[in-house]
Amino acid sequence: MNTEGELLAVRVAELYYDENKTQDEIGGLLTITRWKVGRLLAQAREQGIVRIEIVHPRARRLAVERELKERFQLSDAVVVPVPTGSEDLRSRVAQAAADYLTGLRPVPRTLGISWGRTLSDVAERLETGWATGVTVVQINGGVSLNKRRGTAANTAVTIAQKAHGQATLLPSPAILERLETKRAIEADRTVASVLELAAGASAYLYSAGVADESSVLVDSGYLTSSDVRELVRKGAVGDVVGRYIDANGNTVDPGLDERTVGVGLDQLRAAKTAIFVVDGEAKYAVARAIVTSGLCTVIVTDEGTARALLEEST
Amino acid sequence: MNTEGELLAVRVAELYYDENKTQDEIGGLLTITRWKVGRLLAQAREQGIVRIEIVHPRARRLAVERELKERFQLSDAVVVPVPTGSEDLRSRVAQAAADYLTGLRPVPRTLGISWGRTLSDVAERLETGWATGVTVVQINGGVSLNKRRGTAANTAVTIAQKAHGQATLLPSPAILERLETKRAIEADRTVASVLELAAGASAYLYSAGVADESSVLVDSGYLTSSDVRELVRKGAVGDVVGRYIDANGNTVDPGLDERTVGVGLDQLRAAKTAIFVVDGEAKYAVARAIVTSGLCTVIVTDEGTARALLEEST
DNA sequence: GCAAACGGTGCTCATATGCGCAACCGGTGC
DNA sequence: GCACCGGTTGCGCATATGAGCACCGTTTGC
Repeated sequence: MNTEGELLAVRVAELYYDENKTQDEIGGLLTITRWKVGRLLAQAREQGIVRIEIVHPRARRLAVERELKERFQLSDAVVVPVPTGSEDLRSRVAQAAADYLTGLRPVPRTLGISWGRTLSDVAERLETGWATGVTVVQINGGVSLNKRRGTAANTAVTIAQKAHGQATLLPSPAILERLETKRAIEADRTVASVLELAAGASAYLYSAGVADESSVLVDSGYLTSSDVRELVRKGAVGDVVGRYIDANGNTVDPGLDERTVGVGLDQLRAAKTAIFVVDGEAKYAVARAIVTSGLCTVIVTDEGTARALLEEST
Repeated sequence: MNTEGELLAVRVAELYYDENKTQDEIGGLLTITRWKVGRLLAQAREQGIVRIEIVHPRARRLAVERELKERFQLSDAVVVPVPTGSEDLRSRVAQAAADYLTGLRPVPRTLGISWGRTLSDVAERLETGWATGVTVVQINGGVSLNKRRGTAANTAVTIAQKAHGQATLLPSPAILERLETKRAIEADRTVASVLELAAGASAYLYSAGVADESSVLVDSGYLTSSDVRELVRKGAVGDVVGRYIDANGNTVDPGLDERTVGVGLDQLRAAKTAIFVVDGEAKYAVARAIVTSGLCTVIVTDEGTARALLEEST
């Protein structure tokens, strides 16, 4: 039956899809009933003899998305079909995030965003007019020490401009050396009002960083290489809006966390819409921590990451 | 329209093929009429956004086959989708030929065959019981001088045995040195009766050789390397049942042809069913000569050869 | 040796889909 | 301003397709 039936299925599939004959015609041709033809066709699709794929840079993987949503109780998921390690993985995911943001309903009045390479990409790919009158607010401390000075601000401003809206920047370092300084800066009227705005955002959009020495936080001088090594030793898998988390999504170093300025993890968890954008193998671990611990309601990612999330949590 | 419409088509295609929703549902979902959904789907298939492929070792390329049939007035064509240069190209084509032969209707009472590596492969791949009571007859002179003695006979015998039929061998050299000898041997009762049987075969199955020094005819000592070089100089592209033809399918050397024993080219051209099996880049030229000059009614080949035939004759 | 269970088959019927046509829309030339 | 035209849209209707069901030959278990 195996080879024989398969062979028949192949012939049927060829006639149906390549020659687009009707099932009835095929039945006549091969002297089988049209119902059998239908069944062979179904079988062929199940067995993968017939492969239907949608080839388009903006195509998605709906089946995987559905699984992600179910498994992690997300309100939405976007999975871009890109071979892992592909060159344009980053940009394709960013594009998808931009598309998602554009289609997001209701349109957020205020959008809280983090910063980083990924977010900057998203900002670039948004079309002018993607929305109207959105206020964009930074949800974690800036990059005053960053080599690529202005990137963080640029991201927020670009997103806001393209929505004909306003950007509100968070004028504060990401992490302060002393707790008192952090308290003081938070008390400052300017900073406080931004944080308040951020806390009340109708949606958040953020990415995550890997816990290693290449982190922007190290680059920017907020942490040293040994700081990070220590964090990793304590179980850190990556950072979300500047806060290091372990595999369970918990804060790794409470003291450090206390000195970090911006929206807290609990605030993210309570958010109605928190869109998390990730791509690439390096971030599998952080991504898992984030989705399993309820830090996001929406994930936008590549196929490899999605598959990793689904497999490893089985 | 381009990007915008395409994007819509992608979404529709995703919902239809990945999620298998009905066109109507999709219409409701995206607030477009179901007719538009249908049209977008059609468009997506045309534009190649939706790619449906049949993945199976025995799958065929029906669109190409249709073109071949039309272009060269063939009664049938079988094209196996194998990447050119692939390892199992030979065996896949042979398999296809075996399948074709098995499915051939009406089942030939007598089948005329040539011999060679390809035909031997086909014989091997035929299943026992592929037909019943078929008489297999050789249509060109044997390989008495061949190193692989018995191959030619084996092919015929195998094919016949697997059809529970009889093999009739042609007990004669392929090419004789003197015309008189050829005449004499043809006049011999045994040989004459075989040739008669061959002439009346209800179908022919043959392959072709390349016109170069690696030919079996050289190997077997019927021709010398310099003979072949001379033939090539005169325009030979390859041989069919031992007879060298040029790009137009004409005999290259009438004198030589006269001394060749077996079914003639005109007899092949007049045949109701002449199945030609070829594969590989080396044989593109012969293959073209054969199909363009009406030497076969059916071609069984690989995708590369098929494409070459179609392109070069444009 | 027999009945139950099962996988596969053909069929009915509701539903989904494609074809052809008429209406419509935006641009073009007179 | 008006008739024209190519291309798109909506629709009626014939047709193709899939779900559910009854049936039948074969295997399985007692």
